[in-house]
Amino acid sequence: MGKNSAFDLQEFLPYLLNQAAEASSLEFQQLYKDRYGMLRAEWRVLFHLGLYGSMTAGEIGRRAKVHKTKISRAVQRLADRRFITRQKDEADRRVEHLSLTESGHAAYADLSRAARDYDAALSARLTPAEATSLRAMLRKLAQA
Amino acid sequence: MGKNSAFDLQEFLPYLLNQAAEASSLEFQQLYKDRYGMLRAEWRVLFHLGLYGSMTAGEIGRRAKVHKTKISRAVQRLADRRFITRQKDEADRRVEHLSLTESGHAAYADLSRAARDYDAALSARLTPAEATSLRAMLRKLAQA
DNA sequence: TTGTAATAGTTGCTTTTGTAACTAACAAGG
DNA sequence: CCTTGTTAGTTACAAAAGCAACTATTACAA
Repeated sequence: MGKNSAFDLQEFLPYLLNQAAEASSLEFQQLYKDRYGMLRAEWRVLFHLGLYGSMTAGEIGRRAKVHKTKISRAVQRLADRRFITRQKDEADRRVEHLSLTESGHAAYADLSRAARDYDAALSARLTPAEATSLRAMLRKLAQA
Repeated sequence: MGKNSAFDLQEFLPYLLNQAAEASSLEFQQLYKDRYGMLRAEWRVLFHLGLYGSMTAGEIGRRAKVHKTKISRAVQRLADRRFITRQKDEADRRVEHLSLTESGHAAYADLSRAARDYDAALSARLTPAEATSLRAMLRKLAQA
């Protein structure tokens, strides 16, 4: 952060993190927005289901650290567009098990491929060792 | 990003960047929100003015990569609350030169001190070498 | 000139987010 | 059984962000 006196915005970690996060998100966002009209919360729900199989809204929210109202609305839109199905739990009828439909799987397959490519392109700006250490550092910082 | 087959969300750079950025922003956001009732865009305008002196709305927007409507509204709220003043340029009467009032300077001094402390606390989770390389990498990734 | 394009900044309208209150279902002690 | 508390998810309303159209001013070239 420079000297003891002047504050330098260009060195401020939250600022740098935001710039990098925004730049990389915005670019990737075009993909799921253009191809499937999805919002970021929807994309995250889709990816969690594609990755971990059936989950409840609450589980997704906790894991992705997304508020439940965002999840709720994302789930509704995804269900409306037949990307996912909701199945009431018989034992505890408050919870719903979510899973991908066929077209949900197709969208997930397509987007996860794109994500892998995009991640590779981003990582290519760094050495492999840097990329590894960057991920580790980001995980540390995320546990605020 | 692992093998050629499975996609791992926990390794996806945009995801990690977002988690880290959100965690660090939210925490710091409490400060300027609680103390001065500021939004993020307002805080950014304030900081740019505190740091670089008088600037126009457009200059701030370009440098911070924030859309001009956001800046315009942030400037309005800051001016309403007497944190900044607007001075029309005599040569080109489309542009306004913004600068901090006395209380704007006071808020900036207070918040920049807090920012420095917060940044130090964040950086302390890393080694000095790591912190340096992290900043360099984030700058690279921000140039999407 | 004057007509066309460009730039700074603002405003109006729509979409998205955030917050809090709400419904419905379960849990557990008395 | 009741009452109280908790959890899952939804909804209503307010705050904020995004987008496009708009005003005012300057630039510049025919």
